[in-house]
Amino acid sequence: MIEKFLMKLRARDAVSEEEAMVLERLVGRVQEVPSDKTVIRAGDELTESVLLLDGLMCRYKDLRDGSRQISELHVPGDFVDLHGFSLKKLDHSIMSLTPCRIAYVPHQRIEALTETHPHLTRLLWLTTNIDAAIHREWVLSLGRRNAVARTAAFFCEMYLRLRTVGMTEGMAYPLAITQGDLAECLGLTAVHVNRTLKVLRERELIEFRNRRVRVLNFEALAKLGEFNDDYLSLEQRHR
Amino acid sequence: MIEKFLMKLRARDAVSEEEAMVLERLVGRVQEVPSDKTVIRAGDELTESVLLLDGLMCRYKDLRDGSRQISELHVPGDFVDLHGFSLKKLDHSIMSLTPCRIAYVPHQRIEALTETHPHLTRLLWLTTNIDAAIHREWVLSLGRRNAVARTAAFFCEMYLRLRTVGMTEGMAYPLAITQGDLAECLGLTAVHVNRTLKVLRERELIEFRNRRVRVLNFEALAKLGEFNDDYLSLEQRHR
DNA sequence: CGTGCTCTTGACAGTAGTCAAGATGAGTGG
DNA sequence: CCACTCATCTTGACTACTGTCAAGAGCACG
Repeated sequence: MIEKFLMKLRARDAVSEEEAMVLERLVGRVQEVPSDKTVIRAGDELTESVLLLDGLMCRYKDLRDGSRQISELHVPGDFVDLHGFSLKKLDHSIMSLTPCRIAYVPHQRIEALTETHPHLTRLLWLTTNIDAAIHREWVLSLGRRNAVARTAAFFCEMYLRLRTVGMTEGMAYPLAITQGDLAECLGLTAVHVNRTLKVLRERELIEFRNRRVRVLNFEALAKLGEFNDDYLSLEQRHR
Repeated sequence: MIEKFLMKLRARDAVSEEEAMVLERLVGRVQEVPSDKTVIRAGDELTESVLLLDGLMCRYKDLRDGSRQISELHVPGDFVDLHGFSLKKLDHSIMSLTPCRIAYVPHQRIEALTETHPHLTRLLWLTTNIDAAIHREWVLSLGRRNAVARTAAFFCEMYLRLRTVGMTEGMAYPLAITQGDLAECLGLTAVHVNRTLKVLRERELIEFRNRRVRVLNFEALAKLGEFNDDYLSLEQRHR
């Protein structure tokens, strides 16, 4: 059930079969969630965390005027709110962008894990640190990259994160979100995202239709977005 | 030596005297760093982490064109690169914005701590989760708040973070950075920061001169910046 | 084969960036 | 003790990127 989560971890450190079983036993109930449903609201008291098994979810915050900013787009294998284990309440909400399958992991089991399995504890800690690294890259994007570069960098990131959990096919990957959702990731308006995608399409860097992204020229896309994958820590080593 | 770090932790959870001593013993060498010095460069192999004792430091990334984005401004008591413990290399650089005093904590000692002190491990994990929460708030700011609101929210955040470590005097606090540094935090240009500060000054919300900020009307400032302190997890509870 | 939602495009508006020049101010050296 | 210097701050004029508003096209679903 947690294969994608294991793939994600194993891209960064060795995880023994025994450890994998310990992680598998963390999982409690599994749930199907329809599209566009807020699963956790900012400020809710949490006693469990959500592991995304299938589909896309996001963390978001919104402002009084109704504008919304997504702070991370989650792919299968992501622990969507593991940080809720130590924060106890989230500073943001979490919603599904597509129909999803999620697993709930009780915080008591995670706490027990921290008492008995230091290496696995460090790996869970690592995954929250990778989330933070993604946040930092988005801060850079939002603060300093223009719309085209920001969008290019985004598609590079999603390509690598999905490849890590085995969800790419060649240079293509599923991304069943609207241009409006994309705008909320990129700090733009849907209209401007549309124009930006047109630029990327006309430069023959990507195609994005039928809920799929096809990267036509990764190298050029990465150059345009000044994308560097270091922040994803895609290196297997002792953590 | 680590009083401010302890204040930061104790604002979130109880830390016994015994635990405090264990944390104190994590500290290795202490160093004075002049202003504007890059202490850690992105990609360096790390074997220790930096605890900021005095002064201001920041995490930053820059782009080819020379533009720079600060992803977090650090105050005394912050573990500037604790995430380096699990990441092993940083995705960003770290520099001093003022003269600083820093303590180095060897990763070996942190790893040993994770094997013997699960509660302290969770607290260290918590501090990296708070950093991530700050990143998310900045993502929101950069993505959706205009210059004035973003700047207002920034001054609110700094007020609370400095108060947590006992560095405010009434509604004033030291902030020895330039408008250029501020621009790199806020994703703006120095010129526009200047104009934005003028607005805040004219509305009698803040004063910022002589390297000090005085908040004249926190309530109005927070309202303008749509600032909500939830993301700082300033609540004492079992973590 | 409607009904919405999403995508697309054009025209116009507004926030923030760029460039430039003068003011201010702290630190330095004569 | 007083220029002098350099960084920083301030302001104006102009530019440009992105947002807003609006309307029509495309498409999936019932």
